[in-house]
Amino acid sequence: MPTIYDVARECGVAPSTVSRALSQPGRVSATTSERIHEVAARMGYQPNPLAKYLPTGRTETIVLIVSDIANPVYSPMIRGAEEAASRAGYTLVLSDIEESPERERDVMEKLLRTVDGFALATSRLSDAAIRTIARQRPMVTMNRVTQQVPSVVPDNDQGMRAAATHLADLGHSRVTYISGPATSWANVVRWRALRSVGEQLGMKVRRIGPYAPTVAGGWAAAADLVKPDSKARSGNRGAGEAASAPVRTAAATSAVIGYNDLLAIGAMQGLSDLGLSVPADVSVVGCDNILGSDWCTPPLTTLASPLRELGATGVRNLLAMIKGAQPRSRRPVVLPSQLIVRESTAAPAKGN
Amino acid sequence: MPTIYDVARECGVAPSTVSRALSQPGRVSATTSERIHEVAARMGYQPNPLAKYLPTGRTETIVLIVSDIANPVYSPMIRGAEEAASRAGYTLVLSDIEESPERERDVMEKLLRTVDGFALATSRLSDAAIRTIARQRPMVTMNRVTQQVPSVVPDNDQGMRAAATHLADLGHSRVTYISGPATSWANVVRWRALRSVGEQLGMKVRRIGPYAPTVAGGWAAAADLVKPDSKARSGNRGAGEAASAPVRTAAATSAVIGYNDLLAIGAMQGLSDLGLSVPADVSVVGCDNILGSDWCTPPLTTLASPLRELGATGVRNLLAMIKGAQPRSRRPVVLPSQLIVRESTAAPAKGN
DNA sequence: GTCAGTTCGGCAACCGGTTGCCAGCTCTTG
DNA sequence: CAAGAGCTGGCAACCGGTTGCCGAACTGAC
Repeated sequence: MPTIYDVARECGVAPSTVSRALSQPGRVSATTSERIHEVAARMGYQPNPLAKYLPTGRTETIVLIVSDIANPVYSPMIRGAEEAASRAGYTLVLSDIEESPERERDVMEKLLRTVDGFALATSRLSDAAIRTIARQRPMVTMNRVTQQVPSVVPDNDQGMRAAATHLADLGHSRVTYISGPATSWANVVRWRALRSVGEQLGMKVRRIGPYAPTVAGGWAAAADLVKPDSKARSGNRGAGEAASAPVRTAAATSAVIGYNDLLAIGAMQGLSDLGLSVPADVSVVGCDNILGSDWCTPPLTTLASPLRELGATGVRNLLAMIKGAQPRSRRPVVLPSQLIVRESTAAPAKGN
Repeated sequence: MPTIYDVARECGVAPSTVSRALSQPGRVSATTSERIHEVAARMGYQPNPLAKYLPTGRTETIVLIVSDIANPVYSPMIRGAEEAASRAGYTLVLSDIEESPERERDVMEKLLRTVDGFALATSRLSDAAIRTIARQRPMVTMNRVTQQVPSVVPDNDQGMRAAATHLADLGHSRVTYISGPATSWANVVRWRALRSVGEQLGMKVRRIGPYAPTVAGGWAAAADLVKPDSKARSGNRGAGEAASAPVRTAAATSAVIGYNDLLAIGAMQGLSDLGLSVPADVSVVGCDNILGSDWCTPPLTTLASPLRELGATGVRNLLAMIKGAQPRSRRPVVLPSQLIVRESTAAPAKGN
């Protein structure tokens, strides 16, 4: 592989001149520059990116960390992120941590010196851990708010309000929230939003969980919903009242909202397996509007996050930080959510 | 950030000694080595990976290129690949080319010098283009066979035989193959396998397409299946007989096999939208067994590829090549497929 | 013709590691 | 006690770019 030294020798100029001719237009005279370009092309010169990175320290690479690549929710986010990155000439490295905070930490440590910035999609790390990395490299979080770290999030409050109002309008008065991972910020925020909205609307709201944010987790949740005497597996963190409330049978709850679509779809399958009908016996609402949430049975009513925009906006903000821009504001960027009503929600059967 | 020079000064030794103490166990005496390690830890020394890459030329990074990250088929492959890579201490860069050969070429050119190897999942590039890259860097292809490039593929022949036999056993005699992208090797191979198996079984086999390998593509295919007088949109490449055959109405075909699950699911939706019932009027078979192929209506009978193993095996072979192993054989590694029978296939209605 | 200002190209240091080679020391062995 | 082998650690080159600084040549103004 030819280097600038080869090109320089061939042209009879100094390597520095070649470097400038190729990367600083106008710095060398038009005639030499042209000759250098021509020779470089003829020799098939390709700059060695590694050699460029070393002095400058910039790799023009950012990493997007997702908690579970198997969750279709990330596809649009990845698309948006990749698009924004490549538009700016940056390479996007994607890392899947399989829901493990340890893996997340390892990945970040490993890449700390080789990437220009971090984009965390639904991080599983503690706020403190996130801030530690954020002090060393530009960082943006998506679907997560951590003090002092710029973030982009869907409007969970507005979304949960829409979902709860939809259920209230249908006549539901008791709603169960199926929790996702305790380490998920979105999980905490969605539950909190639902609780406060439920209060305003005069609904009884409780939660069960945490469950793995997967279809299998949904089956487990369905079993717990129906089991009359099961212990509440409620996470005790946060407000304790839900945890201390006795678990009601599925008959006592006429509607459930899942932390995400996978959980909601799994719950629908589980409920139907247990002889309950959706939406006749139980209405189900998901979150995310993933691919396939429209082809399950019944098609899932779900809270659609602006996933692609989440990814794109996050990366754009990250790139701005990398280029030295001060974050315009410490406040998270909030993008609107949208409730998509399909067929998994209906008026409760009488008696509920 | 401290460097080995800082550590060396602090310890009163030469930088080379520090380098060796940290990366060549046994090369320096136990006492100095211990002192160096201690000082390095105390100063918070972290090696600069970029500096390590430059002289060695190895980044311990490989790239996995997928044609469409939104297709759930890749999730398990990515998982398998990521697992195999990180187990070997390698970083996996993931790149999504959105079905565009141009993007694929751009990505490869951009990363040619910065990664140690390429893993191509269902590449959209020509054989010649693939070989050009393969000459410069270790490469493995998945779901694709290119002369002289090691590959890992599912057993399409056996799989298509299983699918066709299943349909024949049910009593179907006319099968339509819904083509995916013309640039997809798997598409060509699956069609070819189906045609030859169909011949052996005495079935009439035709194909329509190509269609985008998405749910929307499946809707389009459904429309073409039903439209009695539509022009065949058959790709003319390869065997021409399908292209020149007149398109039959859906009534003339009692079973379809889709290039992938997305296409099959879209076709089911489209057919049902057009008033046909699956499987009563038309049986549908997909390929891939993606997440969600079990929760569509009806649950899809599909040819499951060993996706995770595909990814893992591919990466393992790639890493072996990077470490200098000669590929054991020029022949592709073939992994078994498995037909998963669900509810989208049934005996044809009388008259079909 | 002189002088200031501009343009252009070269020299050399630098980024931070790795590694071939060699010198000095210690230990073994005859 | 001397010669040879083995162990340690240092020197310096190298990977391939970028960039600060400097001087030569050229330009234009007076």
